[in-house]
Amino acid sequence: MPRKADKPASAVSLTAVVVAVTDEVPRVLVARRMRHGLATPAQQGEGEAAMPGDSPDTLPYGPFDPAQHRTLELGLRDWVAEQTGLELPYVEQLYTFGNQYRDPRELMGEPRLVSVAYLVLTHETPVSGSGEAHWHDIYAFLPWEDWRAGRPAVIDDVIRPSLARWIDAARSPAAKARRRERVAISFGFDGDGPADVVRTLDRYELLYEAGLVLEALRDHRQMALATGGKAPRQSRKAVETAVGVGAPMALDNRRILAAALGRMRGKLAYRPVVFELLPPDFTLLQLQRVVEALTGTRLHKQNFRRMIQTAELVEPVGRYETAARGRPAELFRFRRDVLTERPAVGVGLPAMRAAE
Amino acid sequence: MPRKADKPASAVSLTAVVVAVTDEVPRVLVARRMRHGLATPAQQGEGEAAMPGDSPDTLPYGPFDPAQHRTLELGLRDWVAEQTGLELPYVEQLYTFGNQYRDPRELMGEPRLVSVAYLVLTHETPVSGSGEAHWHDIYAFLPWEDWRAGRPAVIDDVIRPSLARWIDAARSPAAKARRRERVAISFGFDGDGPADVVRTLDRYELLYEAGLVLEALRDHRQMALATGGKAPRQSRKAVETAVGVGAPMALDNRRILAAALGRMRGKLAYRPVVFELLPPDFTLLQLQRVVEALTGTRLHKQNFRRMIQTAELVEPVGRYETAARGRPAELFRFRRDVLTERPAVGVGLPAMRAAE
DNA sequence: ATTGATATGCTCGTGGTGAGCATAATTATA
DNA sequence: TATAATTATGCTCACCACGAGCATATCAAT
Repeated sequence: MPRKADKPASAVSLTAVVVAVTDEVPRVLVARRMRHGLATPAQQGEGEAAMPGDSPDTLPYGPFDPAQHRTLELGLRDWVAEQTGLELPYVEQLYTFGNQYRDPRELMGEPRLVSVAYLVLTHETPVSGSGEAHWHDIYAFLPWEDWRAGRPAVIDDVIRPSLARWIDAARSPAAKARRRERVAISFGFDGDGPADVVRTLDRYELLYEAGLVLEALRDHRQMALATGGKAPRQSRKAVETAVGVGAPMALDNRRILAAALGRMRGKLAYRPVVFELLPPDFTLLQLQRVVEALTGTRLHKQNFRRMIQTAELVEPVGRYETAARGRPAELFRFRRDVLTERPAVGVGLPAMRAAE
Repeated sequence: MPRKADKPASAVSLTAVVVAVTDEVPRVLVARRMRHGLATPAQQGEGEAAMPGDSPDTLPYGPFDPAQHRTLELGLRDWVAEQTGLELPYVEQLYTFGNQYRDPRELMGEPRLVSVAYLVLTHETPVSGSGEAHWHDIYAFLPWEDWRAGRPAVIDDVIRPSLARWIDAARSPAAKARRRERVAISFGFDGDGPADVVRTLDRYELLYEAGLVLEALRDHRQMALATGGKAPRQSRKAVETAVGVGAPMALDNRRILAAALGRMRGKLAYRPVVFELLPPDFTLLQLQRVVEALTGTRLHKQNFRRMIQTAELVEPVGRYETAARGRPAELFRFRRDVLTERPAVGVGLPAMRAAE
């Protein structure tokens, strides 16, 4: 299987982070094994090696075939539709990942797999399509990101003490200070409220470097295997303390997921993307729950409603929710006109527009 | 030169949008010819064909070599340094472009060139390095984006009437409405103030589709040449009316530039990136001018100063600007601490943090 | 009828922001 | 030397968005 000669040095693949929110749980579409024409990857040694239990979850992905698709996005849409039956979801390019050893097969002479990741928003549907995909709670992979029920337990139990040790383990006082600063920036210091909810990627990468996610251990072993033990010193010690916060994913997929979550959170604030995740008609509380699920925080109900309504993002359908516990809630729908009306719904440089 | 067999179907390259602001003019680094190991591209027929005058400007780019670089960003940093002498600039991934016929060489059997674009912020320096690069006013390529001196002339003279014709030329009433909506979203309707300054990519893509930029004409001919005249009907008529707003660039480089400008503008509002473009010490007016240059609008002076100071983004150096016309201005420097202190400087979902 | 639960309306205080007036400290010029 | 021109800087005022909380409406279950 390992071929060396005349193979390209890099190849482009597409990875999809397909997100839906149901029952106040944000979910992502994952598969147990890799599919779509690509062989099952070297499972990094299965029994002997990294992952506890079975093979880790994988984001759906596939190769980009220029012969077939005019653009990257069309290519992605095509096989997302094929694999999941989803037809017209919201699609947005996320980031392109090209790190060394993204894929262990690179060690066997395969080309470097550069992957263009896309964020796809949709409603949760029974997964039809060809894949063995299923929906999985995003916070199972990133448990430190969900503050809806107060500070997540993992933070006090594992992350905080481990990061403290990691900071102390720095070689020089300067390095120590740098590490402390990084922790402060990504997780916040006081610890009352959630840190900047958008900094999801910073947090994941910090945990990776500090050896708190199993992927770090796995990659470290891979690299050692590849280079004959000459893995970077820095990570070595950290990795030995690996405790494994959150469920691991294949390759760098958890990093991609973290990036996707951050992007969504950021976008929520200034573009009406939530509605892609909701049914056509919804109550304001449903809307709020979806936002909360994504941001991982609780919101003040009345103020949330006021904000939505003064922004004229929705219009009443005229009907009311049937069968619930309390007073029935009015149903609303998204006003698509807002896209034309307002510039951007809340960008806002200092004092734009006036002349000097 | 055209090779067909056993060549990869796609290859990864890196493109840099290197930006600096000097004398209130935002500039981008361009080269007249393509370089870095890649042959000069088929200049689409030179005399007979599209571009008036000499070959169009090109963003610096180069192939991504996985054998040499661990990550995409390291690869980019490496040859940006090599070509320009810039060492430690701010680098941020922008977008990945993989459209068909990005590069005319694709017609000759070369692989599809998927290009990962990066935004690089720096000070303008005499270009050392190996390239024949030079700095070029960004608004020469995107003249409709600069509203600092009021509404740009191109808009009234060319864009507005042409887009009106383009809307009218739609085949069905529904299509007409869609076109009208797109114009409204990207350029705004009233036309008093500048439209959403962040929507630069929307605007460029609209102008492209409406055939108002020469690249549309060029690509159309390429495609016709490739498919034997079976270019999509839609673009055909539009393209015949091509008038050529703004200076064209090679390949899809102008699209990339538009994306970069939009990204910068967006980021200005919530991350202190301006300072990457400024010398260590600066006056508040200089700072304001740089922001204005990027956003393409004028700002209210007093409010801008107030905003900067209440955000504690800067601290006084203790010296004053020497030799100017009016009262000398105090010099400030960027407070790097803000990166640690505040969560994000202005994200802000509705009513985060409170419980229900 | 009462209770519990949810939806919805309203108010109050605070802070950010748009807009503009006023003053200070220089250089250029009459 | 006085005056104008120019730029920097300070301050105010009105308005609006937003955080926080109180109050009321409307339903189901008991």
